Amino acid sequence: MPELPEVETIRRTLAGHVTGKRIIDIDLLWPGAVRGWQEHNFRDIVKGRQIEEIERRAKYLLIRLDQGWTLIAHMRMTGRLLYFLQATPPERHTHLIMTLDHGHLHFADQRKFGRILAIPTKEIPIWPSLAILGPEPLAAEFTVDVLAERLTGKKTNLKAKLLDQTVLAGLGNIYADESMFRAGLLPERPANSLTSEEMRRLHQAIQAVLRAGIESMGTSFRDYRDANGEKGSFQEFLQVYGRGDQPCRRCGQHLEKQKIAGRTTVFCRHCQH
DNA sequence: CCTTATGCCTGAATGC
DNA sequence: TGCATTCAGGCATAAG
Repeated sequence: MPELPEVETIRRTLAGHVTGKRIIDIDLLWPGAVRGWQEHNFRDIVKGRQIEEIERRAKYLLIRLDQGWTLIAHMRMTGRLLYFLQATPPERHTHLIMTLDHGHLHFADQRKFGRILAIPTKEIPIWPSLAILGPEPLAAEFTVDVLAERLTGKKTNLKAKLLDQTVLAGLGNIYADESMFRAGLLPERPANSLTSEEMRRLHQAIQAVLRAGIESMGTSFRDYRDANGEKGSFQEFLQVYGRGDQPCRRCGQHLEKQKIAGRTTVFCRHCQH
């Protein structure tokens, strides 16, 4: 499920292929992929536009077009943005095909949760889903003090806060669990109970896990692929996610699996406190 | 402020 | 083996 490292990898693998290319045709196989009023206008808005730049904000891809339009793409669970140099028969669950003046961009999504919206660029800063996002965890501005400030007074469990995109933006279930394991912190800990030493470890762990995830081109636990259709390899390095009831790689004890904050959460009670 | 539930989806895994 | 149920989960939204 594309989280920050996966979306960043899609951005990087896509940028070289499509930056500067022009969208010459749109084939909308499932109108729900662009949703609402856009179903009627998406084609008119996007056809003929040139792709100027691809940015990322949290788990969102921002595809800047000319003439004041931006595509906001979110993969949610199973979305894929795939680039093909040659015209290629669409794989199953392909909902949108953008024919470029050089190559083809397919949006496919088995679960149909993902979306691509066309938004006027000037409205991007006030677009609600983006405006509420907390800091980028890999930005220089995201210091340990910023993290501490955003967790003060929050007696909710740590897992819920790490998944809360308004606290910090980009973690999902995989990297939240991996971060807490690396920091040696139990997911059920009240977020305001961390000592400054623990806060420092958490901050360090979040950044290290995300950087390692990007380094590995993301986690292909099941569906995720980059823009070239390639799997990432971070699944080989997961310590806890998807390993419930298996032995801890660090201490050998049984990893616990529990629903916390509504999500399956895996942790080691021996290594995390 | 907070938490929990629901809907959106399909396919893999599990239960009987 | 086959059919039915559960589970996976990001995020918007509603309800408690």
